[in-house]
Amino acid sequence: MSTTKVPRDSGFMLRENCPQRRIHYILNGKWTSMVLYALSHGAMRTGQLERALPGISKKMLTQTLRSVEGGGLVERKVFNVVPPRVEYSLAPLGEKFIEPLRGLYDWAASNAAALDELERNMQENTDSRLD
Amino acid sequence: MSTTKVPRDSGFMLRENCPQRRIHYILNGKWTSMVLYALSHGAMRTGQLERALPGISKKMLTQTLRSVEGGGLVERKVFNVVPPRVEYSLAPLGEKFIEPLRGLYDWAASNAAALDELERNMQENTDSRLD
DNA sequence: CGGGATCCTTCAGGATACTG
DNA sequence: CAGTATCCTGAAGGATCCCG
Repeated sequence: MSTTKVPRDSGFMLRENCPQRRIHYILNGKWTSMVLYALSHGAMRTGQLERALPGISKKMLTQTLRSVEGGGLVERKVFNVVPPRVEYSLAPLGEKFIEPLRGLYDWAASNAAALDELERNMQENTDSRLD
Repeated sequence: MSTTKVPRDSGFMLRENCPQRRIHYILNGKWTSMVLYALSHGAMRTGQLERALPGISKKMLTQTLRSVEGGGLVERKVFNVVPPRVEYSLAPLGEKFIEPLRGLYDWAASNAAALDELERNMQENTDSRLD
């Protein structure tokens, strides 16, 4: 049978398990990148982080910290003292991650206007239940 | 009354509407960044994009395209021909966005191992309904 | 082919209460 | 102060059908 020559696209493709997809396990989380970013300014205690990210729930904070710790992005240091004291800091891997992230954040800072539009459009196009 | 000197944290804080938070309107979306990334390799037709991102639903593709278009990140070009032809390409603003994003993706490519851990941890710590 | 409109499922993530 | 355990809701996003 004639093997029909399918006109192969441009060839570019982001397969299911390519790094570009998998990194979104980090980026999709509402807090992960911001926690890392916060820590890029120096080690912080749990409470400090909580206050540095207004709106974060205790649950999400610890959950996020656990995962980045498990991923080797963050170091966790526990001091055995009366009022518990735990400090988090960026591991080398995390430092590397921050560099391009900072680039993105810089872009954001320089294009607040575009972000406005984005937000607006994101919401408009999202199903939008019209009572 | 003695104005109790609260020991002001480190001073670092990511307020509710800072750019670093707002850019996550883009990053949180499951497809947005990848669509932009795909387009950074040249203009593409709708169908091409769909195939370049296996697993994306038609709904999400158009929805995503609408929002990035509205945000001025992407240009949409319609050709008035018999079988409709629509081409998307990065707008200058989008090009700028891609640069740091590529940095992140490079990081991902160089640290697949860390991504493994991350994924695992993300899932383990997520409520985890135990039947 | 490109894309709009619905419907439905899932699960990220917030609130709250409790422990050491 | 740091952390765990539930419970519950909203909304992201997939499947499907229809249209020009």
